Amino acid sequence: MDAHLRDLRYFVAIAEELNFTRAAERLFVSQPALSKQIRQLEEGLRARLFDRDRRAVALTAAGQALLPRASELIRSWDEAQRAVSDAAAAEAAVLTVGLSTSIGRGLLHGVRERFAERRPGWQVQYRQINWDDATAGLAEGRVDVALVWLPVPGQEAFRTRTVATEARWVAMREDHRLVWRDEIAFDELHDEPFLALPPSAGPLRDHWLAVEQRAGRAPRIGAVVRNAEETFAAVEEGSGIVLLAAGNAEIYRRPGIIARPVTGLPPTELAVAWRPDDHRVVLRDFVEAWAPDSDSQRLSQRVLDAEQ
Amino acid sequence: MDAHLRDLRYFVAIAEELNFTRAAERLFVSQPALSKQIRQLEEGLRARLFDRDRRAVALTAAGQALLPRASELIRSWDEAQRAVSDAAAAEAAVLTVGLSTSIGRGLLHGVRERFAERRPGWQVQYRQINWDDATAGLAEGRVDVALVWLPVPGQEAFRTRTVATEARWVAMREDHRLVWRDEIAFDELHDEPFLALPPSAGPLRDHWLAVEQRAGRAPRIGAVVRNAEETFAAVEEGSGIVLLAAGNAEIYRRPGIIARPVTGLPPTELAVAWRPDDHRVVLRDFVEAWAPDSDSQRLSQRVLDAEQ
DNA sequence: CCGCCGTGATAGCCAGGGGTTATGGACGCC
DNA sequence: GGCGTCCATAACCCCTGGCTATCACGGCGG
Repeated sequence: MDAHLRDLRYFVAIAEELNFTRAAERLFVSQPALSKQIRQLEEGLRARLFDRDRRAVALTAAGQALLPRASELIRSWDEAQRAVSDAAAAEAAVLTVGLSTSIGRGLLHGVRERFAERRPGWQVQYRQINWDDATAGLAEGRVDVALVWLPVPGQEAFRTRTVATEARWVAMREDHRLVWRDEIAFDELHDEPFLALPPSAGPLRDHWLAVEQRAGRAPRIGAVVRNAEETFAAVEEGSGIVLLAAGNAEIYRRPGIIARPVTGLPPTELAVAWRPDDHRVVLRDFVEAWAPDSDSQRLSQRVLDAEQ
Repeated sequence: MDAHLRDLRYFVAIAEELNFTRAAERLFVSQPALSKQIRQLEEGLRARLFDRDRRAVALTAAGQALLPRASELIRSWDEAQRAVSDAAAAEAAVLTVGLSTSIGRGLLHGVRERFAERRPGWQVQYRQINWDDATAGLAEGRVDVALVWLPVPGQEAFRTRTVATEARWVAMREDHRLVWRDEIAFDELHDEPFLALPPSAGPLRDHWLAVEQRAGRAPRIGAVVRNAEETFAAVEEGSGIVLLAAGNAEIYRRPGIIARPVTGLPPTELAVAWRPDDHRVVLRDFVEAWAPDSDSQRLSQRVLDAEQ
C-alpha cells in the first residue's frame, strides 16, 4: 500500500498538534477531511496511529514509529523537488529571482551586466511574489534567489547579503494633514491608521509598522495589503498611510499620493537572500553580481548617492 | 505539490525500463494510465522528466536528479511500513507466521511451548499464504516470519533455518496405473502430467516439478494450483499427479488419493525464514523455538523418527 | 442539574483523479 | 508501401478526497 505524501503531512501535523481541529486549520482543510484521511491511512497500514479517547489524542506505538520516518520522508521529498527544479533550471539556463518589491535604483542594469559577464547564456527570470510570503518564494522553493526587505522571517534559515540601506519614508494621500511638512517625526504618526502586511509576514510586518518604535502601544491597522498595487490603491482610497523605503518613494510616485521622509526610525535594508544548502556556482555568481566586492556598505553608499 | 508514492514507483519503473509499455506491464497497469500519471507528475514538478522523441525514451537532467531520490523515498517508505507493523505487532504482542503448507509433524506443539516459555503473553497468529508467493508473505511484509519449502525465491534476501528434511512422495488418484507399487522411481513419472505451482513461485515451482531430475525434458503441466485444497481437488479430478513431502502425505491423506515414496529424488527441506534486517528479539526467540540448539540435523532426525 | 462548548466521528454530496478500452500518429523495418 | 512498435489522446467510469451539516460525548460553569 502506497500513501500520498500529503497524507504523511497530515499525519505529522496531527502528531504535532495532538488535536484534529487545530491541525485541520493549520493545513487549511476541514476537520472531517483530516479524520477521513487518517482513517484511510490507518486502514492502509493496518494499524491505528492515534488513540482518540474522547478527551485527548495520543500517538500509539505504531504512530510513534511512523512519526520520525514520515517527517524524514517529507523532508526528503521537499529536497527532491528542489533538486529537480534546480536541474531543470540548469538545463534551461534560467535563474528565477523572487521580488517582493520594485527594485529600480539603477541596480538591475549593473547586476544584469555583471551576471552576464560571469554566466553568458544564462537568463534571469524575475517573479513578483505577494507579501504573504516575506521570503519572496524562497521558503517554498518557487525561486532560486530572492530580493527581500530585512528582517526575513526565519532569517537563520537563509543566507542574506545586504545590497542597499535606506531611510524609511511615509506615503499619504495629498489631503493628509501633514503633507505640508518637509519631514515628519514618527511620533506624530502613532495614532494614524497604517496599512499592514499579512500576518504571515511575521517580523517583516512589524518592521513596516515600526512596532519597535511604538513603545508597546499597538498600531491601528487601516487595511491589509499584499503587494504594491494594493498598497497604493489603499492609500489613494484613504484606508491609511504606509511606510516605504526612500528609493521606492521615487519609483511608486503617482498623482494624489505624497511621500515624505520620516525621522526617528532606523533605516531599512534590502538584501539578496538564498538557501544555505544551495551551493550552485551560478547562484554565487548572481549574488556576487549584486555586491561584487562583498562590501555591502560601499554598494549601499553608491545607491544613496545615486538618489541625491 | 505532494506526490503519491505510487507515482514515484511508476517513475522509477519507467526510468529503469526506458519504455512506457514494458513498465506498464511490470506495474500491472495500462500504458495510458502510466503516461497520464507521469504527465501529471511532470506538471506538478514543473519539469519534464523524460525526453520521448518518438523512438526512444531517455531521462532528462531533472529526471536524473529525481531518480536516486525517488528510489530512496520508496525504500524509506517500505521501511516505515514495516516499522509500523512491527510496532503494532509488539503492542498487541502478536507474531504473525506465514504458512505455505500444513505443518503438523508434531512440531507445532513443541514450538508453542518453547516460545511461550521465552515470551509469556505473546500470541502466535498463523496465516495461510497462497503459493503465488513462495516466501509465504515475507517478501511483501505481510508476516513476520514464514515456514517455507526451500528453495525460497531470492533466497539470499532472507535468512533461513532448516527445521525438517524429508523425502519426496507422489500423490495420485487411486485408479492410477502405479498405485500397486510400494515405491516408485522418478524415471517412471517423467511423462505424467504434473500439478505445478504458479510461475511466480520461481525456483520452488521447479523444485516440486523436479525439473533438475528430468535431464532437460520439459514437464507436462496438468494444472496450476495455488494451495493444498486446490491441489487435492485437482488430483481427485484427475488433472495430474503431484510431489509432496513425506510428512504431508500423512497430513493430507484422504479417500481416493494414494501417496507413495519416490526414489531417485533428493529430499526436500522445510525451513523457517525471516528478513535479515529484522533484529527483534521476539523474532529470534521464535526461530529458536524451532531449533533450540541450532542443530537442525538433530531436529530433523527427531521428526523423521516420529514418523516411523 | 442543565445547557453550552470543544472535539472527533458520521452522513451525504460533488468534483476530479486514476483507472480502463479504443484509437491516432510518427517512425523504423522488411 | 504495409506493418509493427510505441507513446499520446479521447471518452468513459468508479472511487477518492474534499466540502457542509450534524451528531455524540465529556467537561464545565451557572
